[in-house]
Amino acid sequence: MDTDSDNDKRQQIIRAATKIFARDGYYNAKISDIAKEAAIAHGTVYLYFESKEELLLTVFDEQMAELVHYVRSEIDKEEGSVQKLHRMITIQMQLIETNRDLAELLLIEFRQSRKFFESSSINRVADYIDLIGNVLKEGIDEGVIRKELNVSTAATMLFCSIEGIVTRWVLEDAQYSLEETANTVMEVFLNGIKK
Amino acid sequence: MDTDSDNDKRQQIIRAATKIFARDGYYNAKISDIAKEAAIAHGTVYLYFESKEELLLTVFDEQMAELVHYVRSEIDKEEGSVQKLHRMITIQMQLIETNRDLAELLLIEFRQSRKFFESSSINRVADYIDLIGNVLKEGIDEGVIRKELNVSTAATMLFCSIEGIVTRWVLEDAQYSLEETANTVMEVFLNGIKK
Amino acid sequence: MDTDSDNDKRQQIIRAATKIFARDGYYNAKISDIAKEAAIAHGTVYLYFESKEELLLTVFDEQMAELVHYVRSEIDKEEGSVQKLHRMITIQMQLIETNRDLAELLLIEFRQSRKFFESSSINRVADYIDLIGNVLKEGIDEGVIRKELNVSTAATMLFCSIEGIVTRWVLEDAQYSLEETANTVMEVFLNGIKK
Amino acid sequence: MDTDSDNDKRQQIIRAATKIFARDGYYNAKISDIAKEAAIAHGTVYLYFESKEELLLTVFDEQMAELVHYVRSEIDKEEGSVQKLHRMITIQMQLIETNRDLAELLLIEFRQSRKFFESSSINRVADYIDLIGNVLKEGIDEGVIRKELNVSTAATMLFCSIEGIVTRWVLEDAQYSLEETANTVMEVFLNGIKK
DNA sequence: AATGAATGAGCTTTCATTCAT
DNA sequence: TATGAATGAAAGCTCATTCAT
Repeated sequence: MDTDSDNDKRQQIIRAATKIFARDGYYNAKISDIAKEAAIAHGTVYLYFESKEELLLTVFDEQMAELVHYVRSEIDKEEGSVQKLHRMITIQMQLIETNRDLAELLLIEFRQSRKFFESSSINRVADYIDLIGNVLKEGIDEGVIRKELNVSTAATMLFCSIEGIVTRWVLEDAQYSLEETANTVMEVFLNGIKK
Repeated sequence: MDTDSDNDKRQQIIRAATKIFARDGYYNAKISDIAKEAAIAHGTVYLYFESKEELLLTVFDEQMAELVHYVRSEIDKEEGSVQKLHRMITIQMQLIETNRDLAELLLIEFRQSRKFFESSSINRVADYIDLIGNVLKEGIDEGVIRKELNVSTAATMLFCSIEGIVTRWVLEDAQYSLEETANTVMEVFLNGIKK
Repeated sequence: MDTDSDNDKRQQIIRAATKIFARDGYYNAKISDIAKEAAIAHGTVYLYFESKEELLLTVFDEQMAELVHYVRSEIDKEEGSVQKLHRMITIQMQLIETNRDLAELLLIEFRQSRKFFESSSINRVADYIDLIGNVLKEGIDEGVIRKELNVSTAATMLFCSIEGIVTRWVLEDAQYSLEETANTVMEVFLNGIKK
Repeated sequence: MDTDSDNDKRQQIIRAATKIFARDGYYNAKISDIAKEAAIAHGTVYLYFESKEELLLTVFDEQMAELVHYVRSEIDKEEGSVQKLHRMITIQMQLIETNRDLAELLLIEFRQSRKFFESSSINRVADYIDLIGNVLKEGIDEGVIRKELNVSTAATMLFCSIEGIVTRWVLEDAQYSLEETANTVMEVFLNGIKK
């Protein structure tokens, strides 16, 4: 009846799923646990999602979309490609602190899923990397990045560097400061691509 | 009695497991499929491994050890840190072509496992990154890399860049040339860390 | 929601389990056979019981409790300790005819279980023997049983005599009349304990 | 080749089986554990016994035969039926202390087996009870037991009393003295059957 | 829409038994 | 005789999904 309440419940489930998938992993996560977390009956999940798989993919999709949207709006606030890159890196690194569940989900479960499920979410990653690519192009236009750079590869490289470092940090309970690390990555990368 | 035949069968199972785990993922892989692939009865798997989990972790551990060993021996043949880095990147990129199953396993399943299982294999990754770090130190000594560089972070960055790029390549059936990409990564990274 | 229907199904399973455990023995009994007997899916059993073991122990516990309750109420109807003992022996002997499954279960499987499982049902046996002991005490008070008798040992003796005789009867498809046997046991025992 | 050594190994297996069956119960006992206990390869068990079941039944049969033989020889040493009964009861009670494994096996596993396996061992129990019956007949001839007594039932009753009491003692880690209990049983029974 | 009891496919693991050496 | 690696049947248990209420 009430579309708002419908959306509420749907969002409730997505939030719960993010948490449980992150905590237990896709295969160990039980629909009933997700339902419990969302404070609904487990049958209700199936009123909003076709299957466990679809739930996972929806979680990815919506959360990634939101993330890309957020990053895009944040870098729009920055002036200059270098500042923008800085901001992106910072956001990506900080995600782990502001929304650990989501971060773990994207870092750990997403990879699996990209292989085993048909997922439109792949495109979200491409979107994100495109975002980086566009900033790099801006940098070329600004004359701070050398023209010959393969923008797409460099964008992937930066994205993956951050992703990998954060993943190690999560998996190994690493002690090093993410902020300091961000600076090193930034420095090496910028140095590496500058004119 | 016959240690060779024992090892044969054990290796047979490990090879089969690598293939099936890579193909289906840990949770979807069935012990019976692994056994079928190894051309043995499924009960036999349990003569060599305690459980499905132990099998996975053993596969990781032994394959990673072998890989690290191989890489180490290969870079020992090279003169100069830059040549060594080049060789490492090339090997890592080529793994996907020479042993796709193993590569996929390490890229896709390993990550999950590091989170959900207690695994000594984690150390293998650290070993590998240390390997890179040592080469970077050599470069500093040679005077081709700047002293102030955080070696450990840079090593992680390089490792993750390659890993991430290869993963994308696998997951997205990417069309770009891995070799060309390797060159770009190499170039950006070297530029980024050079004196 | 419907407690009655819940209890119905639970009782249904207990009845089926009693039958199948009695027929096949605990280790040979299959959950799927019990489910089939109860006309439900085998997964349903696990909605009501944690495990096969818990099912067995629950069957023991509830059935024994019911039996003790029944015996207690029956002997309350009798006047005088001798009459009460008579009634107890008769009930115990007749159980085999009125509820063969239960009797076999208690006689054959229960013993094993007491050794290999932690079971609160042990107490039920103690309860039963206490019941006998109390009647014997009554007999002492009435002056028909000699004071010096070790009531606890005598009660155990009577209980085990009956149990053992009935077991032999079951196991050996014996031809002798249980009723006549009951009389002999009664006579020997009463003679043995009388003042 | 060597019949003696054959018998040695066979006896070795029987001893080991007695111990392991008593410890773990028939269904939980593993042939490989029995073999380990007997310090032989598990395949060897099958050179001496057809199957696990046959091994169990053989253990029962031979151990029971030995026990009956022993008891028979012991009571032959006694004069008078009352002394003989006393000796039997004592032996049965003491078995638990002199050969606990065997006792537990006969008390706990045997019952199950009598129901679920076709066993010639049943006859051994009958033999034993006959032994008691014969002593009772002697007592009647001696004029110390009343003529009208149903010898067979009384013999069963005595056997089962002892068996049951000892079983409770084993299962419940009872604290009462077996010797004292033996005296009570003896007293009640003798009183119950005497002229 | 919401519930949660019921379903049953599916998979890991065990272990008695076999048989080549 | 003795060995123990190999076999494969068999069953307990889980949990995504359904559907009557």
